[in-house]
Amino acid sequence: MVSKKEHQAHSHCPLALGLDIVGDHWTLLIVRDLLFGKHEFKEFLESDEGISSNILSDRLARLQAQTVVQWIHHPQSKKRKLYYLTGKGKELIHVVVPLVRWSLKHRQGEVQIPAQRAAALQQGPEQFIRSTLQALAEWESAHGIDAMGTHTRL
Amino acid sequence: MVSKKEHQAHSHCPLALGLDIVGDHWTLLIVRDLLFGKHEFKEFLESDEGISSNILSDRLARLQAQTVVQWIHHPQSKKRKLYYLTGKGKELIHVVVPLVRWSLKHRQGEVQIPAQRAAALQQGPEQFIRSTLQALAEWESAHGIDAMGTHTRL
DNA sequence: TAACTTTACTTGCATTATGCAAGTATTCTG
DNA sequence: CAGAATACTTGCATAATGCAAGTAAAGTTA
Repeated sequence: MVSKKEHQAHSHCPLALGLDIVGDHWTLLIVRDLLFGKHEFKEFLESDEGISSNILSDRLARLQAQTVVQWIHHPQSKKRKLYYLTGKGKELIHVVVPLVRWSLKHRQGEVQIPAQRAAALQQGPEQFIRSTLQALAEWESAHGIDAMGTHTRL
Repeated sequence: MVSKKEHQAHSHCPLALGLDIVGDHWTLLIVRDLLFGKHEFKEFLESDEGISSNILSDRLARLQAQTVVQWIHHPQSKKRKLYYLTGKGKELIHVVVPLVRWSLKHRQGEVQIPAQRAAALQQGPEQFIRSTLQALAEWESAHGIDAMGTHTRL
């Protein structure tokens, strides 16, 4: 790992404990990619924000250590890995979506979203969450992953 | 300010734009304090996580620049400032609460909450949000602040 | 009213984390 | 078998953070 993050000042506040895991600039962006259909290292690298490979590697390792992310071998390739969110990871959608909505409301001039996702958001947050999780569940069953936690309510 | 944060890779993703504002280790903890009744510099310093004063000062300045936070003079003192959340800031409760709930579910062994807040959470998230915002609205009207945005739905 | 304390900061310096370019070890592809 | 792709790691410069100390204005106490 690139760092130790020694200074976790060990609060028992649930918010602080959550931020220990997702409270940096990159982690939630990786979770976003995983929620919206990306699964490979190179795909995360290609996202607009331009994460560097050492940071990506580090964050994936941390997310695995926290059982937020796991991976399987690519069915067609020994070298490629397919990362995916655990049930715990998928439940972060309930944090991601409100932050997206907050930005849409308060930074609307600067935001751009793929038309398809904008349309899905029109259906309202609950429906958006449902269909996003449904897509993940289908991917999982197509890859032989035991899809526990599809019906996450948090 | 302590830094310039040059490297904001200017994505147009709403999540990334949101994280530009609240995506560091400290900002949401300050927002939490503001949501739950703290208003002064020293009170933020006293929180369990132990933020240092230079970082606190920097984050408060950024939050003001983003119109998430504002302040008034303490009615009994010329030197003291009372910080408070704008409507935009208060709406971050819809991000904070889900992350709190996520931690309560997934890091339950490590979490401790003041009994009063745990009880309030028992009422369900919507009611918890309502009563938290209600308390802020009362503080605001007690301090002559025009309480726009009490009924935030995001 | 002089001395002490409080508040909201700033400054300086050591330590950590990040960004970037390059390198590496497998694995696949033509 | 030569070259490209994938998932990393390494090294080094730069930026952010932690910590201790300092400061200026205001308030409090003797």
